[in-house]
Amino acid sequence: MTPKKRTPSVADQILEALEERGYRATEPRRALAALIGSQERHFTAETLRRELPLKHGRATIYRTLKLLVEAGVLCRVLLEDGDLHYQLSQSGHHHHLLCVHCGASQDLTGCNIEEMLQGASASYDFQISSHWLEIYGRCRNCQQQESLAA
Amino acid sequence: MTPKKRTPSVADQILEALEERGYRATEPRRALAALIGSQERHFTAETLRRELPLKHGRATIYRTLKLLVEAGVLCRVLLEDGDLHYQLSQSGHHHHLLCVHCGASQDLTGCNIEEMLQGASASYDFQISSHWLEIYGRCRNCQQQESLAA
DNA sequence: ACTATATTGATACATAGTCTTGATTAAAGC
DNA sequence: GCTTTAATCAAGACTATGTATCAATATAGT
Repeated sequence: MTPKKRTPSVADQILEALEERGYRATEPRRALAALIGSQERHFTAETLRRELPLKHGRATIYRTLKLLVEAGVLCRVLLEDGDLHYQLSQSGHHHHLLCVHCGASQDLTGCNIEEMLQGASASYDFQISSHWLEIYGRCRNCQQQESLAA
Repeated sequence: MTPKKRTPSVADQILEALEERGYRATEPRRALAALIGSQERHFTAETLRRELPLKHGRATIYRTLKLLVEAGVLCRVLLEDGDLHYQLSQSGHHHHLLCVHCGASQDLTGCNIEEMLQGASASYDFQISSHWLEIYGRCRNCQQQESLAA
């Protein structure tokens, strides 16, 4: 008895998320989903386009990325230099610890930023609706490698 | 005895900041400094270009903006939709309370985000070097106007 | 298999910037 | 005040990152 059902691949999960929202699973979307699933780091639309085996229209790629961001499958990552990248988003709202050396990204969860911001902005009578926070630095690996090299 | 020296205008302060760093006060830079001084909200490079009375090269505008960001005179503001704008930066490092309704921006100071982030990322062995935080919501004025209109 | 419609790809356009190059111009010395 | 010269500029080509339009095509449901 070999199991027929495996853990769904990332690509499958992406397509599923689209179908749940009433979008069709077309060939370009399947190709893009597979490619996104194979990315190890955050990426840009152009990177995907260059890596796509078959040539698909640029608009299709941008359109699909937009859908995926709206569906919560992808999130946008702001790099230190202002470059906007994309990456898979497991959880809901979260923040990124971005390594400026190797480009790795970890999600920062379980921090009480929201509360703190509420408190800090109370004196301004500012009603917070959302925020964007990116954190840059060195990941554990890069720190270790640098201390070895020194 | 009428005083010869007034409070320096924003435009003068901008030019001064450039000269302190060894850059020349040229006509295009004077024009741009004056225009920046007259901005009430955050702005984009293209907005400035369109408002510039004389036509200067696009590259000149972008170059000068870059210099001003490096000099700490301007800071970059990330809008909720990912659009990158610029605005005058009085203090050093700070964060913005951006009204999504009227576009007003206030600086948020005196909050201990740094410490909090250090604590939150300690368990990841992540060495923070910098961060970017933008906060979106409604400013006092817009809240009041909306409660009146309701 | 048929059909209504979602989706695509091509192309044009828009925005945000960088790079190169030859022409100007501001600052410093005379 | 004139000259020098290094800094700066304008113009235009180019890249990156999108969006809008629209005719052609693929998909899902029957």
